[in-house]
Amino acid sequence: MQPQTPAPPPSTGRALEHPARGAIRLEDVLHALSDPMRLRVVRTLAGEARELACSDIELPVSKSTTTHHFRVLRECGVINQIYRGTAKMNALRREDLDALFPGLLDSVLLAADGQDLRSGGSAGGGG
Amino acid sequence: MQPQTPAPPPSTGRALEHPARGAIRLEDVLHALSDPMRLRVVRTLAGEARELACSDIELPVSKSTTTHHFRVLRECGVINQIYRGTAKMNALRREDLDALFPGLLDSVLLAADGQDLRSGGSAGGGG
DNA sequence: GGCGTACTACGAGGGTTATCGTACGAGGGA
DNA sequence: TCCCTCGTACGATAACCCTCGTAGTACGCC
Repeated sequence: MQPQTPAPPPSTGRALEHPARGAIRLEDVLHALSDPMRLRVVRTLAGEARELACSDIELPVSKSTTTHHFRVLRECGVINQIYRGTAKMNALRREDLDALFPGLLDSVLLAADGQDLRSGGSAGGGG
Repeated sequence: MQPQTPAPPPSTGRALEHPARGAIRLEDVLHALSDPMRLRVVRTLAGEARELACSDIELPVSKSTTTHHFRVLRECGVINQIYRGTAKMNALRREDLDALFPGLLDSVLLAADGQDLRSGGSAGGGG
């Protein structure tokens, strides 16, 4: 589909470590999801159909703290991160999570939405 | 729903505080479930159809630590605790959790079972 | 090559948590 | 009544986690 766009070179050389599917631990995933900031990131990622850069997801914390949360999410296997130029794109590892823990991610997202509705607030959930 | 319960002496006088259904927070539940000891307790409780005393669930930690974990589970709304004589009976708050977070508990239990199978071990899961 | 943007690494601080040991209250049985 | 079991409270400790600021690296663009 790209006429002569300089084929988006993914990882420019820097590689990021991700746990293999089999190495993803339920406890780690639950722990990652139990943090409000990280849950917000996951919900935003789930709402968008595309990858998002770290800076696309605004969190009410500092830059370094944001980096920390993204790292936690990556290291526990919840998201996939790849470098694209100066940006780092993030995507949910839906297939892996659904294969390992069927229905878990969906029920968490649903629960988060429901809780927001009950709290009378609007948070990251919807698109 | 028990037809003939021989001894229904409920709380002996000491009352325990539980959060109302509406006060249960998803993040707290996920956090509670992210601890291996507490997850084991929840799985054991889910496997048994009846209430279990604290001492019925053996954990590889000291008694005071066990008390701590049960307290966390109760305060975040995952389990219900009532005194019965010298024992304290524990039960999952399935109805509340299912009403608030449909499918969440089941998917967590399923995920935990699946993970155990993959790890080649048999843990608390059961039913 | 120079500049700006995006993200990281490091070190630090403040709060929370998991763990333990010990001493103590509550209830049931002999 | 005495004693045993069950669970609790308290104090202590070490580890963890979230947060931040600053300095630094990698990349794209001009």
